[in-house]
Amino acid sequence: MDRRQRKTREAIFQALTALLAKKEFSQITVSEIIEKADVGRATFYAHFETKDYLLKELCEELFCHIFDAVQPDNNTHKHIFDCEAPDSVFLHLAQHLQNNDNQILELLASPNNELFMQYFKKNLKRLASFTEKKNATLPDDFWAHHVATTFVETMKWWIDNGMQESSEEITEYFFKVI
Amino acid sequence: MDRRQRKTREAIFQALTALLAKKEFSQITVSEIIEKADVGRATFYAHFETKDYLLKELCEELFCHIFDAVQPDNNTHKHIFDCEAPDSVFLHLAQHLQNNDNQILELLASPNNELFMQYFKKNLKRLASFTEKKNATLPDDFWAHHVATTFVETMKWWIDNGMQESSEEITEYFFKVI
DNA sequence: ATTTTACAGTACAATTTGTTCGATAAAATA
DNA sequence: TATTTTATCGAACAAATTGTACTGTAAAAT
Repeated sequence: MDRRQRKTREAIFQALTALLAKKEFSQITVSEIIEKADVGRATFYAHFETKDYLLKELCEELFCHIFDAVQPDNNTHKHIFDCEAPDSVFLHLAQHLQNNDNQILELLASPNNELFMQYFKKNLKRLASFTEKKNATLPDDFWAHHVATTFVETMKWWIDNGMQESSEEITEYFFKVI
Repeated sequence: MDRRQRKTREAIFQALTALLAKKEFSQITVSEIIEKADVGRATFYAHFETKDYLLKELCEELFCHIFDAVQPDNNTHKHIFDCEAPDSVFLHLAQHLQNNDNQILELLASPNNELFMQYFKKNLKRLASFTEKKNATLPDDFWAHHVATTFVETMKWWIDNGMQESSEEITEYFFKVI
């Protein structure tokens, strides 16, 4: 990808991230975004079909960073499913949040976090296999849904309450209710 | 309240409900709403400050109907906290949903159900006292949050999967994971 | 050195929003 | 019943927003 394109794309992402921390997505206009990103109007629409698609791509980029594998020769951040013992994956995720990688924290705490939560949950469903179903009669899919939503909501509670607990403590809360 | 006002308000609520079943809230315009409701533009704005406030009031009305008490001499629907044994309140709620009172079901299943879920959770937090905290060391507020979100997400899973389970079964699932 | 691509800047039509106003009909009041 | 009050309609309107089109320019690729 062209360096100019990368810079433009990143500037727009950062502008939206900054705006999202302060106001609801529906209240943010394209004009505000391009002003903050300092790019032309036509440039914005050359990158993103609409404001909605921009948000979608931002989400995908953010959660790819946390959940997906990076190149094998890049050791800065191994795949989350490989580099940790299964039962500490949740702790690892909580630590990621605490470090506020890519400002995900601000976005999850922002007034309109529904879409971020949605992506978070979607990616977490894969993690259900690392937990033990507490009742064999429950459908697998129901259990996966339950584990994912419980973890996400635990993180949300943590954030909304000012993250006073350590990442170890909050992970313990999670395992206690699961 | 004036009969004309009531009719207008109801027409607007019904128009929005119908539109929400088909498209996202952000894609719905005031012009569409007033056309479907068959009311004048000025009338709409006499009732609701903005489209957002309309949605908010719709939510409040819907969940008041399910959660709040009605007049004591009106026996059609007693207060949900009084008319049931504590541990069957959740079953009662599931049955409410199954009967699709006030089209809440369609709204919870609609593409943009976040706001409805939010109201649902908010009201459910009071119900946490009807459950037994499974670990004494957990903060009360964390437990209440967990019970509310687990119930709401259970209902969501139920709806998204076509409500194949009976209300008794799904309530059982809920109690098994709680 | 030449061609291709991305961008800025401007202008623009089409929508949408929220307001204003006078006329009309329904409701409340006397 | 007669009068007053209120809600609505319909139309017009300014302001804001959206998404597109175009030209000139600078950066990147060839």
